[in-house]
Amino acid sequence: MTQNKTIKEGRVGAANKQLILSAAEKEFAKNGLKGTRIQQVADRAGLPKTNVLYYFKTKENLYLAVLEQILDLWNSVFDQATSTDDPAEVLARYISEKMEFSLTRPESSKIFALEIINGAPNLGGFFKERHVTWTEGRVAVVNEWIAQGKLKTDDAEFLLFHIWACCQHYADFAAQITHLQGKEMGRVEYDRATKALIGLILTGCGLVVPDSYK
Amino acid sequence: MTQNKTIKEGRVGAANKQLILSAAEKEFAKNGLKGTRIQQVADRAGLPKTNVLYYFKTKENLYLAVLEQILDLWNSVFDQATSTDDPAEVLARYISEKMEFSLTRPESSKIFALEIINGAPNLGGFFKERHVTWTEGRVAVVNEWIAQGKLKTDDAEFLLFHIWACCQHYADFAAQITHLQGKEMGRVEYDRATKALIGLILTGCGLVVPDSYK
DNA sequence: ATAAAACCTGACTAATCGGTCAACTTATTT
DNA sequence: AAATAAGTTGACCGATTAGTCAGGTTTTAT
Repeated sequence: MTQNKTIKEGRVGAANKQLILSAAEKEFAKNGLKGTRIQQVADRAGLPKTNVLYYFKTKENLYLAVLEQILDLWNSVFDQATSTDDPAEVLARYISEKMEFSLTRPESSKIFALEIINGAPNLGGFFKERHVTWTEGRVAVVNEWIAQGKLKTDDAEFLLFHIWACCQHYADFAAQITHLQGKEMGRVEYDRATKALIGLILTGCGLVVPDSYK
Repeated sequence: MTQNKTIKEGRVGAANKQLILSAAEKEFAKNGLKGTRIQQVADRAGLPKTNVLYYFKTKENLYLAVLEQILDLWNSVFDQATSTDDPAEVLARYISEKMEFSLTRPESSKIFALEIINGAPNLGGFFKERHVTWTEGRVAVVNEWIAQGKLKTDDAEFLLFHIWACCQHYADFAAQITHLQGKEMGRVEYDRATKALIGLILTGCGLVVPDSYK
């Protein structure tokens, strides 16, 4: 017999759960937690509202499930980097990954942004702790690079912020960018933006852009 | 007799209108349009709910008034810059201005961010047109700088996006930054962040940071 | 002074929406 | 096959909340 988290368990209905989560992610990204109606999620999933409630009990619950699924994607090549690695390679790769995330999962990025703008009331202490630890570790690596004369920047933490800001901007502010450019950014435009960003950040840190990212 | 926009006019109550707008800005920044209750705005302004409705008729109306007030602040030193100006000076100044805006008007930045994330459903065509024109003009200036060999970047428009992204990040993601740094960013930390960002962007464009921004 | 306009607000309403419930069907176990 | 659990859904309810209204007070114009 399979274990269950709280009271009930899922068998075939697990597919429905994923269907609902996917629909909810799109709605929450567009309208936020408060602005999203359970009915909208149900309509998008092609199910009656009551069925959504059957699986997730409350709207808050559904939102938390969506959020949790998003935070599970928060891994990157930077996680395991050490000061013996080449900063140009690591940073270029890290930026590429985050840009790829903005291209393929814009709704995830938007939900995270909405959550932070609202003061992160639903981000559990567990995620926050892990995030602090992760950041401290990365800052330490960058500082070692600086000490080794491999990289120049005023502040390692601010550098991380600036990378996050630029990459997330392409997902969160896509509406603005689309309007300014007259069309949506596709794979081609994302590749150009990624190259431009890698060039800016790496050059800004006194690094040479690896040929594979030019 | 003074003219009025729709039907009525404001006299002494103009002070109240501003009081309400200020309270509404804070609430909308924290909870968004859908998530904000008129009662919350009224409470913050120290007025009965009906009084808020008296001045602004509907919640949407109030939101639009807040938004309009925010967009009126969208001016900068970059507006009048030409290709004969020094790009290092202009960009450093522009970044400083935008960072100052994030420090002093974080709620404004957040409301704008929420609006864009939601697909900009309330940004009138007038603002959008103006914004496109402004951006095209600035891109042209940067491209002239590039042609003159004063500045290096892959794409002028992406450069603007990256500047916006970084500066707005300090307002919009303040909750995250506060958590990672263990305390809120004050004037001192903003000055350090501004210098780090100016260094990154200008160096990234092959410019030398002016002494006054070091 | 007085008329008119602007301003103020408690009481109320209509509509929305999250969530419950009970009856039902389908799947699984033994 | 029969018992039990999981899944499905229409009908309904209570709470919330945007917005109305009517009757008042204060301010301003003349």
